Amino acid sequence: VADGKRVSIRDVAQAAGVSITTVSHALSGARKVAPTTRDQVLGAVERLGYRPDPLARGLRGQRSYVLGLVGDRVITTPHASAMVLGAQTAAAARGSFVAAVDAGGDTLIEAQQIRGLIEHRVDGVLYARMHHQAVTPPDLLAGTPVVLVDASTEQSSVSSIVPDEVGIAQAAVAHLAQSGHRRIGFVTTTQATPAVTGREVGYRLGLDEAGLAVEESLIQRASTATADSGRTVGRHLLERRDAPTAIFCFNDQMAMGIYQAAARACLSIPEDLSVVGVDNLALVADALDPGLTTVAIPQFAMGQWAVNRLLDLIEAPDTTPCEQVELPCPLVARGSVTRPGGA
Amino acid sequence: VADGKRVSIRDVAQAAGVSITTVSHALSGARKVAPTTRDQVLGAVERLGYRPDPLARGLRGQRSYVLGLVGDRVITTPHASAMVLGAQTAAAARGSFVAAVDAGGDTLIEAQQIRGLIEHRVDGVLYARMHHQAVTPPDLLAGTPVVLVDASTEQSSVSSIVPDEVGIAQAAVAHLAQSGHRRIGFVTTTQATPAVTGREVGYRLGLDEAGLAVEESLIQRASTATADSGRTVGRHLLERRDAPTAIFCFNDQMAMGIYQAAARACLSIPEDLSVVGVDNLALVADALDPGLTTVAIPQFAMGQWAVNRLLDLIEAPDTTPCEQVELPCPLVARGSVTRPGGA
DNA sequence: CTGAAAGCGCTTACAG
DNA sequence: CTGAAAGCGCTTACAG
Repeated sequence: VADGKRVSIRDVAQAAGVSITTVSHALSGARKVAPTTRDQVLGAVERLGYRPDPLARGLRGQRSYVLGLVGDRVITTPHASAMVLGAQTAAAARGSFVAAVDAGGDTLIEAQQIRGLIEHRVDGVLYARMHHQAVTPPDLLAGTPVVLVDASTEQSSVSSIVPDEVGIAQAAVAHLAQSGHRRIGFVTTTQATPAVTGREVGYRLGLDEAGLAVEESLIQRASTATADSGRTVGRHLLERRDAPTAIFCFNDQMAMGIYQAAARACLSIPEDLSVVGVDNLALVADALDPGLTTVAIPQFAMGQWAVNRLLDLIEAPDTTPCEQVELPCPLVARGSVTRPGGA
Repeated sequence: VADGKRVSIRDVAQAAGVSITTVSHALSGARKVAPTTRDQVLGAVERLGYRPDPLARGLRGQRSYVLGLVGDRVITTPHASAMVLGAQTAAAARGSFVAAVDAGGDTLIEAQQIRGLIEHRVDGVLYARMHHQAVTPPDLLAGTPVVLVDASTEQSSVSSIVPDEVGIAQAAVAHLAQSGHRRIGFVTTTQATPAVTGREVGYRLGLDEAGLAVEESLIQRASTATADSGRTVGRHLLERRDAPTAIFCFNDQMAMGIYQAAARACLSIPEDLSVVGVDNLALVADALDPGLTTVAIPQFAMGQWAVNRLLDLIEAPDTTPCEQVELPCPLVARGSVTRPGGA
C-alpha cells in the first residue's frame, strides 16, 4: 500500500477518467457530482488506496486538520491519560488529528511549544490543565480557536469543560452519610483553585443535605495536596478525642496520606475509618489496601467534548455557542467505606 | 506579530530587495550567498519575524519537520513523562517538532494512529513502550525511520535505547549490601520481558559481587507487577522464620505492596525491613512513608537520545550507525533503607 | 454537471 | 554570486 510513490489525486483522476477537480469534489462533497461519476471516483479511490495529502490540503485550504493539545504535565501525568485518548478518538472520528505537547509546567517552554503548534498551522488548540484551574489562555493563542479542558476562565468568550466540583463533594459526602457516618472530616488544601473551593462548597452542601451540621474543626487544610500533607493533617484529625469516622479527601494522594496516618494511629480502614478520595488514579486508588473508594474525573469524556466543541468552532465559528460545561463525576466504590464501627 | 496576514518569503524578498530564491538559500545555507546580501536577508527576516511555513516546506521538500511519538500508555502514564519532555526538547533544538500520540495499549487504535502520523508525513517515529519490552515495530512503519524507546528488538537494523536493566539491579543490591544486608529478597514477576530477566540477572550478579550466595527461595515471583502482587508475595517472604532484612522490588508499585505487607506483619520500614524499588514514580516513591529509595529510569535522557538518533537517521540515513544503547540508571536514596536491625 | 487554471508558500534544478 | 521558473498535491473560484 504505502509502497513506492504515494498515490496522488492525479492518479485517481486518471483511473476514474475524470478531472482532478471532480475527484476533489466527489471526495469533499463541496459541489454536486453525478452519482455515476461519483461511484467511479470512489471506486478508484478505494482501489488505489488514495488519501489526500494533508500538507497539500492544508497549504491550499488554510487548514491542517491537526489540533494541538497543550497541557501542564497533562500528557505526562496519569491524571489526564484518558483525556488525551478521548481527544484523539473524537478527532479521528471527524478526520482530524491531535498532536499533544507538554511543557512540564514551564511557562517558557509552553510558549515555545505553542509557537511550534501555531507555526505548524494547527487549526485550533485544546488548552488543558492538570486540575481544574482558573487560567487566562496565553496571548499567543489569541488568533487561534481554543477550548479549555479541566480549566476555566473569566473570559466568557471561550468554551471550557470542567468537572462538577461541587457535585463531586456532594456525591462523596452523600455516599458516606448513606453509610451511616455523622462525623465526616474534609482534608483539603489552602490553594485557591476552583477545584478546592468547589469541593468545599460541595462538602458543606452535602452535609446539609444529609441533615448534618458543619463542624469547622473537621475541615483540615494543608498547603499542598500531597500524600505527605494528607498524612500530617490526617494525624491531627485522627488524634482527637472526637475523631471523625470518615474522611473525604481532596484527592487520592491526600487519601493515601490518610491511610498512612490511620496506620500510625492503629486504625483500620474501613473498620475504624472510612475514606473517600477524588481522581481514581489507578496507580494509587487501586494500589491502596483496601482499594480506595473515590470519585472519578471523566477525563475521556472531557477530551471528547472539548475536541468536538473545538472542531465545531473551527468549522462554524459564528454559530457555535460558547459554553462553560460542568461534567458530573461518578463515584467508584472500592473497599474503603463501610458503616461506622465496621458493621 | 501573528496578526493579519502571515509574512511569507515573498515579503522578505521584497524587503531585502532580493529574489525569493536568495532568501531561501540565505536561510537554508544550501548554497553560498554573498555576506552582504545574507545580512540584508537575515535582517529582513528578523524585522518581519518571518518563519518559513512548514506546510509549504514539507510539500516541496518532502519533509514535514514533525516527528511522531507513539506509545502504549507512554504519554498517558507517569512513567514516561520526562521522556516526552526530553524528546520535545531535543527536537526543538534541531528545528523539529514532536507530535505525541497514544493508543492506550490498544493495537487497533495504535495502527490507526500510526496511519494518521504517516498520512501527516511525519519524518520519522519514536516507538516507545512503557517498560522495556521486546517488540517488533508494526509493518506500517516499514517505510519510515524509527527509533525504539524503552523497547528493544531482534531486528538489528533499528536503533533503540533502553535502561541498563542488569545495572539497575546491581546498583540496588550493592546499595543494600553496603548497608550491611546479607539476606536480600527479590520480588519480581513471571513476565518474560527484558526488564524482568535483566533485573534478575543483575540481582544475582549483585549478590555475587557482594560475596553473598543466592538463595532461590528469597526470589518471589507474581504474575503482575502491581501493588497487590507485591503485597501477596511480600507476605510469604516476611512470614518466614528467616525472613530477609531487605527486599529489592521489580518496581515502585510492588514496593508499595511490600510496605503494606510489612505493616500487616508489624514490621517497620526501614528499621525492620529495607526496601528498594525501581522507577522513581513521584506519585508513589515520594508518597510512601518513609519515602522509597529507588532506581530512577532516565526518561528524559532516553527521549533526548532517541530524537537525536532519529534526526540523524533522517538527515543522514547512510552514515548513521544503528545502535542498541543501554543507559545507566541512578539510585535515588530516600528513607527506606538503613542498616539491618535499624542501627 | 464538469474541467482548465490559478495559487497556497516554499525549494531546487536550470540558467546566466 | 543570483534569479526566473517549475512543481510539490491539493482546493476553489471561474467558465462553460
